[in-house]
Amino acid sequence: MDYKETLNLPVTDFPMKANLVHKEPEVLKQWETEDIYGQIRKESAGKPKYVFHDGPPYANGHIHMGHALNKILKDFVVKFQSMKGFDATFVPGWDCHGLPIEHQVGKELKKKKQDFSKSEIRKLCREYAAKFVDIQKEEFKRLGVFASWDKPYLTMDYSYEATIVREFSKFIQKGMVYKGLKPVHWCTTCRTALAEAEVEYDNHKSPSIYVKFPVKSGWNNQIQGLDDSKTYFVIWTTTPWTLPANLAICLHPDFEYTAITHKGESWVVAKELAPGLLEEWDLQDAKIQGACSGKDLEGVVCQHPFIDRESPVILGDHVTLEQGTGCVHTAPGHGQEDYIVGQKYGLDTYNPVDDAGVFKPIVEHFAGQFVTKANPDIIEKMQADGTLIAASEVDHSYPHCWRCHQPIIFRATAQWFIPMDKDGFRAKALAEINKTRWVPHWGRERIYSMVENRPDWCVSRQRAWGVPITVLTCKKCEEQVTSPDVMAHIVKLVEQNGADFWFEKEAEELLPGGYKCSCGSAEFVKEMDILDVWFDSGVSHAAVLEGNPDMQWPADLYLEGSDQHRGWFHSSLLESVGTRSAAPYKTVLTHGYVVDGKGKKMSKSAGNVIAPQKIIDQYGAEILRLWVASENYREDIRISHEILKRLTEAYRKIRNTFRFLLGNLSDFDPKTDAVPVDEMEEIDHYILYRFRLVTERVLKAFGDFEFHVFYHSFYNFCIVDLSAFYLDILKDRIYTYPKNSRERRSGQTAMYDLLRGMAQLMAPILSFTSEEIWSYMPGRGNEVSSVHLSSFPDLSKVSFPDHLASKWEKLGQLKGEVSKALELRRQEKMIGHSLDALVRLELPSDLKSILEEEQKRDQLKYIFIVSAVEIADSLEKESNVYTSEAIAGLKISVHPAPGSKCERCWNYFVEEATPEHPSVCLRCVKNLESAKA
RNA sequence: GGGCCUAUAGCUCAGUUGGUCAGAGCGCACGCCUGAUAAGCGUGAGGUCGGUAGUUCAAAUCUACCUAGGCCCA
Repeated sequence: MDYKETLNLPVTDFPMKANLVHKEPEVLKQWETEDIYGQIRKESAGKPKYVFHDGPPYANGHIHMGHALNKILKDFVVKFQSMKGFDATFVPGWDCHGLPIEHQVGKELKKKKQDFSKSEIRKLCREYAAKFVDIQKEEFKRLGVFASWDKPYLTMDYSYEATIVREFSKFIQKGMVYKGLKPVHWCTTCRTALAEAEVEYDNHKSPSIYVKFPVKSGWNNQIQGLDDSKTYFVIWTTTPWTLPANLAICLHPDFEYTAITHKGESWVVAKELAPGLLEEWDLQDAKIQGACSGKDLEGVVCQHPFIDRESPVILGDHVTLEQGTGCVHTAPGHGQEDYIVGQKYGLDTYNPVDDAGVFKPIVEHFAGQFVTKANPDIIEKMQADGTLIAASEVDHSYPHCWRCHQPIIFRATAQWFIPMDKDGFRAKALAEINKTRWVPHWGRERIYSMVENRPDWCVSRQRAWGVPITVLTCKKCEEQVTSPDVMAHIVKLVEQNGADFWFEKEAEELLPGGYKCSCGSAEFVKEMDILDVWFDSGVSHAAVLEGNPDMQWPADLYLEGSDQHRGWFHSSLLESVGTRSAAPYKTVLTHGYVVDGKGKKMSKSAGNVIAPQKIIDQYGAEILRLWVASENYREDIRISHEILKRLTEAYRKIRNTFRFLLGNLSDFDPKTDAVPVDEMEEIDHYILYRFRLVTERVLKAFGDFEFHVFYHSFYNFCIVDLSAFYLDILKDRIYTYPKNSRERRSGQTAMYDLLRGMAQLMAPILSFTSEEIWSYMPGRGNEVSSVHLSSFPDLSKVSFPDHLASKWEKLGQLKGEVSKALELRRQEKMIGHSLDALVRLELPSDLKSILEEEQKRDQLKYIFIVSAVEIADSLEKESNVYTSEAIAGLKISVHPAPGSKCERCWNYFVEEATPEHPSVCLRCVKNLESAKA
């Protein structure tokens, strides 16, 4: 007789091989046809809200690993909250305006660009953005992310553009928008401002000059013994043409400054640089005097070398000792750092250069000259005046216009600003930062110091693709229009016609009929600049959270990469504090950047870029999701083929565990076959208790956004608790007991609860596989159609007495020690399979009482998976005894199991067999008979 | 150059307020099984905690510096 036929071996169609690459699109299709996300939304109605707000990626190019990481994490959160019983919606968004798209469109048009009007270019930009929104949308969907993909928010939607205008008008009405000057890159040939991205760096020959500024006042003998009437501060510059705009000399507060005395004059320079300068200037008889620190010199006032103007000595941390003299010529109208330090000292952002790069008439000596052409004249004049110490030339990297390739200049131009320190704006923003939960906590420090130190927010850009700064100014009295009615009128026009309207209409057409300025004039000038795109995305909280019944303001969570402390978190905070006096979020979570296997950033030039599309095609999106869950994303997270290979193996192990559960549940109907927990075999009860612990740990980790805790806990549970311990022990019972026996049904009930609960627990992470498992689950006819529509298992009823839990823990530990003893005999070829063995134990007293109890029920041998266990008082007389290191007082001896091997259950038996089944043990005979009955 | 952050076995992670020989799983090696089978089980070998110098009776855990790396600025 073939006794194998009488066993209940696993049967299932659930494939061992996942074939994710082919399977996932099918699951996606099923989700779409059944509108699972829509069903979740419907089911959520009336539940407490969890408001997650999606930050908009830029609608340009295909998604990269950073996008994938970000959206998958968001999906984890939303799916978790949803299964936990919250109304959690995911409205995805895209950032559509801005320079990169305008550039791409310009590139495609090439030279024809000149023939296109602003409106036509804007139209092309809109089409371009729409195209990439669609592309990225499909790529995001492929990751298995559940979201309102058919109702996203786009910053170029008319309604969104109207929100931008409405929000900005709030700043205008509060008087929180002012026009000021700020240096920008400026091409004098194209007569246009350039963004950083439009600047190319190339080598260029410039003059290199040292100029002395005589001390006028404030000298208090900081450096001993100098004659202040003959003391000078020496600056170095490569742009002599910026000297007419010099307003200060900047020193580093912590550097030491000394004076070089030469022919009766004293020249103040940084001490560290003095020897080098002596050499460079070839001064034979000069001497270096004493020293003082930079901060001692603050307040000294010098005289401009050729203009009747004072130039005070100020302090700034940006001063370096790499080049020059440590005394920096400061022209706030011609340099970024000069501008910032100038603001601190209340200096004018003075710019005496016009659009064409020509000195304005106000400039003494050089009016009407093109700036770089004036360089030699300026040098010559100073030479003649005796204020020049040395002049030469340098070859250095210098910014050029990307279009005409001519050298560009830095030049202050009129820009619009939101002031940081008016009406306590900055202080309020800082206070709101402190009210927000930052995860990880150091996010607070990061954004706090940024907001604390940032200059006023420059919100204007001289570009085409964006939302206009809707400022109208009276032609006659130059008064800004701030009327709320006018603002509302403009918002309405934008809502109906889009922001293009502003550019297409005359100023007067943008106003309500008959509107006049308080001065009586009806003629206005409209602003042509557009808004910084950070303002666009900064109002998303207003556009998306408010007015949507699925949402509420503020959001519970913003979740983006750590670059957004400077970006979206920052602009959203300022916008929201400016208009609502509160942060738009309660919690802000950041993740690190995706780097390669060695921790280096991915770049085209390094050739180490891994594209998500490739991973999906090779491994499947599920592996990508598992990768996100496996790594601690708070730091930079690595990806490599080795890592993916490991994850694929881990995935296979998890999958096989489910396949085994499913295989052993093929004849199980939870409705009719389930055994109540208190009637279960103790080990079945125990494993459910273990699962309860894992579930609690995982759900807490999900709530704390610690997804890698899920990965490790869940995976370890599959391997250690299930595969190596419980399921290995359970096989004997499931296979050999009659189908409908309580013993077998008890084990099946535990396996069913595990199957169902584990599928739910992993659903936010392994969304595809959990769904696949769900469709194979016994009793699925009584379940919701998708695992994602279910709620996490409630295991609160699975209680287990502490003393039993500790007993099973000890049994588990003991099983490990038995394995060690068995392994020794296995190496000696005494045994092969563990069932070939009889194990004799000498036990410490505490263990002994526990084991004897277990032995009475004859369960020990099944736990150890050996054919016989004997408890001895002493193993002293035996040889080859294994002495445990882990458990004091434990000794184990291993012997060949006596009797013969049961052909059916493979356990050795010593009792007399029955005539009908001569090669089968009595337990099996009993089971065979009751199975027949 | 500045701000914030990171650095534990080949890989991914644990290591509570500094205090028993630094842990897990995978991978690897060796072996078993052939009734989860392109599966399953067992045993074993791998780190002195990026480096240096300190604080301390005692440091992976605190401090400083250095190195490598990341984000944001300049």
